[in-house]
Amino acid sequence: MKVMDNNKTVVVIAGPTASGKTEYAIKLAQTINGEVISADSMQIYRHMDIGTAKPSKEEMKGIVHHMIDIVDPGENYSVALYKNMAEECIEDIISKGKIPIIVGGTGLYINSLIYNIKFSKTIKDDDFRKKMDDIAVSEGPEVLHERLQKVDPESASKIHYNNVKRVIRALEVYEFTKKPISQHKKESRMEPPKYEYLIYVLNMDRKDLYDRIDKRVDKMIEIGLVEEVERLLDMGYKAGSTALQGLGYKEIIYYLNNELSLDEAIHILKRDTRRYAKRQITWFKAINEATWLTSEYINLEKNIKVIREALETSI
RNA sequence: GGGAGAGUUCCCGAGCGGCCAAAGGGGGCAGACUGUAAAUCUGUUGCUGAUAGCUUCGGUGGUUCGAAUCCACCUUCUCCCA
Repeated sequence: MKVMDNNKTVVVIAGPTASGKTEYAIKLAQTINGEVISADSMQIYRHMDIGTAKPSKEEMKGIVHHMIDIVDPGENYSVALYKNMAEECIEDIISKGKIPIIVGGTGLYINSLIYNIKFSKTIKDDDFRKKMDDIAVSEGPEVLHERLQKVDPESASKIHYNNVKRVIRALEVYEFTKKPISQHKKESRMEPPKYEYLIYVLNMDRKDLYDRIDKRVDKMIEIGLVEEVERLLDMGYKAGSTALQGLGYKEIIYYLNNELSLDEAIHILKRDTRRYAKRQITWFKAINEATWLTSEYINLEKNIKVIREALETSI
């Protein structure tokens, strides 16, 4: 992860949901003169505050936050877009002599930065996807997978046939670029990282984390998650959109549609959030360069010291 | 006090003589991930020196070549009549 330019250090604070990243990052930013760049696939959406646990103005304590509230819930967004926009933020912050702090739980977004993934121009074609999806439904997912096997055996061997979304995307890339997605993937990782990323993963006892998740969900309901979802629906945003598939949104929509009682919706939301946290942890484990800060946020001061020291030796 | 039914692996729950270490779901654990990613998908979940062996289906004893499944008694629980 080392690069020649010593003035390009970027701190990354990753971690599962409810691990205390937000508060942590703000404290850190205050002590090292930094600005926060969110790496959260849901906080990018406007009007989705409670369910995404977005920090409020007061909580930000004057620290500048980027990549939050940048698109409307109906808009399409993607990692590629994120990567480019976040990198502009990094440049901007560094040029001001401050330190960028990437904070978030979306592993895919974080990877795009720390591995400097260059997304090639590919196409998203809803008609093609629809057509493929119809095949999956009528003829079975194996049929699609066999198609992929023919054009891109490498990807086919890695993607399970039940993972229809991925199979379709791989087929789509091949269809419109005539190059296997596995090939694009290789080409996307040719360049070394642009900055020196100091990567930290916040974590705690699984039990404690799950406990915090449960409490946080209860809090969200208490401060008006249901109303927030109603408002989004009133604004015309549709249930199937990416934004409203987010945790806390889809479950409440089930409730609002009378498909679940509120208690059931809350129960499922907690469960799925736990599962999500688990997936996030799995993702971060794969980042070899990461340092894990496993203490509770009570030890925040101590952990910040760790990062400060790392920063001092890197600059 | 009389009658009916039920006790299954962490939980719920199926099984009703062999194909049962026992369906399914929950929960747990582990993993994959390049333009929908808070999404999508996969594996695993009695024990062990593990293509085999060992101990499980309230308890004890019995029937049978063979039982979670049948019988007897005991025990706990639920419901109905009192």
